[in-house]
Amino acid sequence: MNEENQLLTRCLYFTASRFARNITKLAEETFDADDLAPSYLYLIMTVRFHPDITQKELCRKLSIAPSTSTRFIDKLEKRKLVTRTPGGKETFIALTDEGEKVYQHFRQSLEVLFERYSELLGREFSRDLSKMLHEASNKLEQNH
Amino acid sequence: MNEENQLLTRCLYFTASRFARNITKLAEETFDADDLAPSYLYLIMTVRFHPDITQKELCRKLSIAPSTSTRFIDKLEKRKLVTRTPGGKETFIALTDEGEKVYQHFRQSLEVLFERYSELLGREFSRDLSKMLHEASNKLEQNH
DNA sequence: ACCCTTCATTTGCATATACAAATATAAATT
DNA sequence: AATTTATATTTGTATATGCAAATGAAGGGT
Repeated sequence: MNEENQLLTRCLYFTASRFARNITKLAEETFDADDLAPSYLYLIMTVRFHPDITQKELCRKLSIAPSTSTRFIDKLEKRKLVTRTPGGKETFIALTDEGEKVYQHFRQSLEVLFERYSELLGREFSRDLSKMLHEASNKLEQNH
Repeated sequence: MNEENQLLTRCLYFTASRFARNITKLAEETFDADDLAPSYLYLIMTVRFHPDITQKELCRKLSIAPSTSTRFIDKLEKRKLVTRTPGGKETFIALTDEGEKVYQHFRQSLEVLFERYSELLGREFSRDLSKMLHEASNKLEQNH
């Protein structure tokens, strides 16, 4: 393997960004949910498991910047999928009934997505890769 | 582990996007190159190893959309780091001397980046993860 | 030599995402 | 109680990135 391929294969920044683009495309194709990008669905899912979660906590769980959460919630609120309840300096987020429906639909698409990439990448490989990415993020975040 | 954590740990879309955000942040901090985002540096690197490469080929190697390559090259051309040579319907891209300098600097920062994440994640773990991401992208791209 | 098709690049538009500054509210200190 | 400090959210602005439509250039068939 020549130097160039070495660098392109070895650099985690590059391989991770490239893979993220590829899997995002697959996820978008699979979800096809109401014009909502996959990341919105993860926010919905997190709210569903933690009713009245604060934005800060959402940011932490999803590893997104606060401003990003504001924008996401703006959009979801406008579509009446979540509600904002201001409480002091915090804001609590909860799902509407419509949001719950979207979640249920998403939950099913998620299985389809799992199937699709497991078929392409192998079931065990996918599980390992996902686990490694999860751990790696945790470690990077620990060190700010 | 509860259902929510299962889903957040198991879904490759989510773990990959999250990790990409984290490692991008680390890369940006490390490179600190002239306002150029890391992805530009990978384009520069690829051109450096393939003088007079066409844009299409660049897109393929970097897994970016054609429009993205146009925009990247616009910026790099404006900064006199690469040149565009139109040849029929294709366009050939090459590095300028200044571009070569930026590459050399980048090449060194890359080692620093490798060091930084290897320290946090483990050397072998990083190598494996990167290799897996690389292979996984190849497989996803094979199936359009 | 002219049309039709094919393919590479560009342009218009949209969106996810971030950082830094601004705002709003609560908590702490005097 | 008033002022300062700390913290959560929002807003302004910027950028990477993509898709779909437009453009431009080549080559094949008539």
